[in-house]
Amino acid sequence: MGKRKPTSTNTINRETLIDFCGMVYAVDILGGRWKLLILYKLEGRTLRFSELKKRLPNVSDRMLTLHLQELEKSGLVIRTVHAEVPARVEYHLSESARQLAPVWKQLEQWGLAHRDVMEKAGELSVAIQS
Amino acid sequence: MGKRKPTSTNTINRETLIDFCGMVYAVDILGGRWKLLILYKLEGRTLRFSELKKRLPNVSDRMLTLHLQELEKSGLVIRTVHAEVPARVEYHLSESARQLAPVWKQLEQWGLAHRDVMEKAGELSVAIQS
DNA sequence: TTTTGCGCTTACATTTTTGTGTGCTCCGCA
DNA sequence: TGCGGAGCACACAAAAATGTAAGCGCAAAA
Repeated sequence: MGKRKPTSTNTINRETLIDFCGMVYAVDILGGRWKLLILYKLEGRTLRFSELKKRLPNVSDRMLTLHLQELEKSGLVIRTVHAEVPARVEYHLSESARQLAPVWKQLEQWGLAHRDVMEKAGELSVAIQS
Repeated sequence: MGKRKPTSTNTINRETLIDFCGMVYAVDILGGRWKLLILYKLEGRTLRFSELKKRLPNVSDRMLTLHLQELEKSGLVIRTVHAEVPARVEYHLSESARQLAPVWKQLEQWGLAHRDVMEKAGELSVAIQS
């Protein structure tokens, strides 16, 4: 979002890991507050900025802009400006992003299941304590 | 890592999203600099702290400890302390984490493929410019 | 008998990066 | 004159990653 300091250990580690591991690279691309949701909302359809915004709970214009830009740079989202007045800008998923869809669905499944497991474990330990 | 300020918009958004979306929850758990690598290295085997450390490029003790603690809290990694001297501490994947393995492998595949796509796109645009 | 070392963790201080808030722009139309 | 769509610029707060140093329990070395 802001610029990175290219000499920081943080940046160096990040690059090293991205470099030798596809999944770190993947999560690096997907890991912003709104990215996954944006992709999810764009699945199977084209939306314009304002429509996308309505569908995301509590995003500010700024955040949406920023994350869309990054997704565009990462090649997941394609931005089309229609030269009308007022300008109309539409977003849709790239081929690559479409291929990612099954993966994030599994991630979703796993997430729900894991949350369940964790909640039960939580209840259990509460029960033991009492 | 540090504590979160519970009233910040950041925290509130995070919780909202985690709450209504399994994959955001999943990525929230998996999204630290070293988490995926740790899981990956622990796949199919048990390792102790120092062994793990050797296998990760350039991690500090501190980072490793922190991330392991979070993974433990998230229920992905199980920590076993052997009461010897000097203490021996071993880590292995939880059942939940094991179920995640196929997903992260796909993510890995996708990551590699996508990186390829992006690199080609990059070359192409360079070629066009020249 | 003091000193050293191992394997792992914690406390405290800092630096980087990420996420937000606010205000401003540009362009025609009503 | 004001509105709506789609942002951008600048300033700041919060969270994540890192660095440094110290601690602990006890055996083996000096």
